[in-house]
Amino acid sequence: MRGTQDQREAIITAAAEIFSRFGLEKTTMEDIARSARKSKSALYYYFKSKEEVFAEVIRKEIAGLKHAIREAVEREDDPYYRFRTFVRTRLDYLNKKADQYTTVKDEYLKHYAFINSLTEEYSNWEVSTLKGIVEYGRDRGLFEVTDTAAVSEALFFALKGLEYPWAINYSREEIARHVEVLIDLLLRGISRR
Amino acid sequence: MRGTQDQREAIITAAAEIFSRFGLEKTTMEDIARSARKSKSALYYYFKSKEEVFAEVIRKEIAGLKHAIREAVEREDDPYYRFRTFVRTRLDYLNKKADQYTTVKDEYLKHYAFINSLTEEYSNWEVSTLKGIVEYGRDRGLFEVTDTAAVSEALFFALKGLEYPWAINYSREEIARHVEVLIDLLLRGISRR
Amino acid sequence: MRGTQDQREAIITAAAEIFSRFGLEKTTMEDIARSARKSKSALYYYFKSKEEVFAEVIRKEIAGLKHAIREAVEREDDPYYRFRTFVRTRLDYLNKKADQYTTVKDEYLKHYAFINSLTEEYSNWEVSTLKGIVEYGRDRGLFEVTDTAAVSEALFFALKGLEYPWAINYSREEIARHVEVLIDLLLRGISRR
Amino acid sequence: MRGTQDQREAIITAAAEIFSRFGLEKTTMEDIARSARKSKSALYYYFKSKEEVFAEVIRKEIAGLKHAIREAVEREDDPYYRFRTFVRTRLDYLNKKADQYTTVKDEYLKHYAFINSLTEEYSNWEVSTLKGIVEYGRDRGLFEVTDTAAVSEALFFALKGLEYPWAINYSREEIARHVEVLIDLLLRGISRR
DNA sequence: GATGAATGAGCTTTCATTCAT
DNA sequence: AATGAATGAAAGCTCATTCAT
Repeated sequence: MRGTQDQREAIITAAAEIFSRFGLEKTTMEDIARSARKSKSALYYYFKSKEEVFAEVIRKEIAGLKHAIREAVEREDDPYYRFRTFVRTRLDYLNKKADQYTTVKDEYLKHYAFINSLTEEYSNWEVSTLKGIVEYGRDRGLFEVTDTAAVSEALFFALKGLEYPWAINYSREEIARHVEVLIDLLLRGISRR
Repeated sequence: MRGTQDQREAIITAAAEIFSRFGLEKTTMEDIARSARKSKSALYYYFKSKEEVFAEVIRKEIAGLKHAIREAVEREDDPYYRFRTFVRTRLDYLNKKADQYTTVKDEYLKHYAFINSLTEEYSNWEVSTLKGIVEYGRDRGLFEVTDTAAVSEALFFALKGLEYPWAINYSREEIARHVEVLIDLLLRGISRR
Repeated sequence: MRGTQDQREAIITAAAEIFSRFGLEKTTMEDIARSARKSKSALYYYFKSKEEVFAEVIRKEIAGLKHAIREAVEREDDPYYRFRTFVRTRLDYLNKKADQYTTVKDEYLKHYAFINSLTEEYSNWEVSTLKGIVEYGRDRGLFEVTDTAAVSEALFFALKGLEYPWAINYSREEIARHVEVLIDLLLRGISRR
Repeated sequence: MRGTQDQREAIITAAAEIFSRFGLEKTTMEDIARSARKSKSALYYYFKSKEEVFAEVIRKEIAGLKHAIREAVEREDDPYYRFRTFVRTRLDYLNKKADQYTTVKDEYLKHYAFINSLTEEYSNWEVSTLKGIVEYGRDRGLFEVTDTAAVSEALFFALKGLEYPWAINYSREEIARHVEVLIDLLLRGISRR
C-alpha cells in the first residue's frame, strides 16, 4: 500500500522539525510521536529505532541539497559562474537549514557531522561535481590545472569550512561577504595567468 | 590553595582522556571519577557540573593548540612558509588529537563541537594570526591583498574544512597531500602576479 | 471446517519449534507468526491468546509422549522389562526433546514447567500406567507389593527426577548409566525376596 | 562499613518475599523498591540488575537449605535414619518454601530450576552428602552397595522428583505418605539381604 | 478468513545531582 | 576536603492485543 510510505513520510516530516530544533539526543521519541500525532509505539511500527528515524531525516535533507545544487549549476554556462553558483547554492541551502537550527547551534555540528559520517557518499558526490566544474573550465582554457582530482579535493576541503560559521556569531551578510572573497581567492588560485 | 588547583588539574587530565574516547554525552561522571580515583561526589566539590568539567578540558586543549601554532609560526621568516607552517602545525595537532579519537568514529561529532563551538575566542585568535601572516607577506611585497581582514577570514574558513576529514576514510598521507595542494592554491590566490 | 483445523495445526507446529527454542515468555507472537508465515493478527483469529497457543503445543507434546510409552510398554511381556521399557522410553522421548532445547540452557525452567505443570492429567496417566505394571508383576508373583497405589506413586516421584538432569552437565551416556542403576535399585526394592 | 551489607540484606529480604509471591518475571523493580522502602534507583546502587537481586535471594535460600540438612543429618546415628532424615528435612524445607509460593506454583518451578542451573554446586553437594550416608551404611554392614558413587547419583535423581509435587494438587499428607513409601522402597533397594 | 496499523501499559536501566556527615 | 548513599526524572523499547476493513 501507499499508506505505509505516506505514514513514514509524515513521521519523517514531523521528526525533521523536532530534530532541527533539539538535535538528536535531546529529541525524544515521545516528542516525535506527539508531533506526528501518533503513539510512541506506532513509531516503532514504522522504524526500528530513534536512530533510524534520524537517518531517514538526514537522507531526505541530503537528497534535497543535491537536487538544489544540481539544478543551479547546470543552469550556468560560464565556468567561473558555475563554481560561484555551486558554492552559493550550497551555502544558501545550509543557511536555510541553519535557520531551523538556531537553538542548537552546537548540536547542529554533530548533526552535520553525522550527515557526513552517515553518508560519505554525499561528499564523494560533491568532489566529483567540483571536478566536473574544474575540468569544464580547463577545457575552455580558463583554468590552469594539471591534477584536477587533487584540486577538486582541495576545493572540497576549503568549502567544508563553510559549514562551520553558523555555529558562531556571524551575520548572514558577513558570511556572504567572506564567501565571495573566498570564491575570488580560490578562482584566482586556479585561473590561468 | 595550591592543593585545590592541583586536584582540579588532575581531574581535568583524567577527564580529557575519557572525553576524548567517549565524547561528552557518553562519558559519565562515574567514568571520570573512576579514572581520577575520586568519588563521584568529589567531582562536584571541584566542579559545578559535568559541563563545567568539559569546558575546562576544552580550554586546556585550546591553550595547547595555540601555543603549538605560535611557537612554530614565529620560527619562520618567509611569509609563504609562515602560512604553510601555520596550516601544517594546526593540522598536525588536530591529527594527533584525532588519534585518540579512533574508537569513536560516529562521535566525530563531539570532536567537532568539542574543538570549536565552545569558544569563538579561539577562532578570533586564528583569524588574527592569519591576518598577521598576510600583512607580513604584503609588507614584504609578496602578497597582493587589499582587504587583509576579509582575506584572512576567507582563509580561516578554507582551513576550517581541514577539521573534517579525519572522521572518514582518508589516510594520513592522503590528507597531507590534499593539504599541500590547498596551500598552494591559496597562496597562488593571494600572491602578487 | 477442515481448513481451520489445518491452519491451527500448522501454527501449533511452528509454535512448538519456537517455544522449544526460546521458552514461553521469550517467544513473541511476532516470532510465531513469522515462523508460521501468518500475520500476527491471524494468530488471534485462531487462538485467543499466546497462552492458548502454548497450551495446545503442550497438549500435543504430551499426546506424543503417551503414545510412545504405551506402544513400547505393551510390546513387553516380562514385568521387569515392562518397567525398564517404561523408564527408558520416557527418557528417550525427553532426551529427544532436550535436543531441541540446546540453545536455552537457562530456560530449562520453561522446559520443566512446560512438560509438567500445565496438566496433571498426564501425571495421573503415568501413575496409573505404573500401577498397571506393578500389579502385572505382582500377579505374576515377581513383585512383592501390598499397596500398589502407594508404590506406583512413589515410583512416579522417583522417575520425575529424571526430567531434571539435561539442564546441567550430564552427558547422554552418564544419564543412561545412572538411570540403569536407578532402575535396578527400584526393581530390587519391589522384588520378592 | 557494615551499612552497605545491611542495606543489601534488607533489600534481599524484601525481594525474597516478593519474588516468592510473583516469580522472577512478574516481579518488577518497582515492586521490590516499594517493599524495601527504597527508590528504584537505590536498588541499582546496590545491585547491578534485577537478575542479580534474584541471584542473591536464591543464594541465600540455598545456604539455608544446606544448613538445615546438615544439622539434621549429623544428629542421626543409624544409617537408615540418616537417610530418612535427609529426605524428610529436604522435603520439609521445600514444603515450607512452597507455602510462600502458593500463587505461583508454576513459576516456582522455573525458580527452582534456576536455582539448579544457577548453582549445580548445590546438586554436587547433595550427591556427596548422599554418598556419605550410603558409605556410612555400607561400612556398618547394613547396605549392600558396590559402586557408591553410582548409587548416590541414582538416589539423587530419585529424590529430585520430590521437588515436583507442590505444583499439583497433592495435600501435604499425601506427599508425606508417598515419601515414606519411596524411602522404604529405596532403602529396601540398597539394603543387604 | 486474514491482516495492517495502531496502541497502552509497562519495564529496566542510566545518570547527573544532592546532601548529611 | 571528601564521600556514601540515595533519588527523580526520563528515556528507549517491547509486546500482547484490538479492530476496522
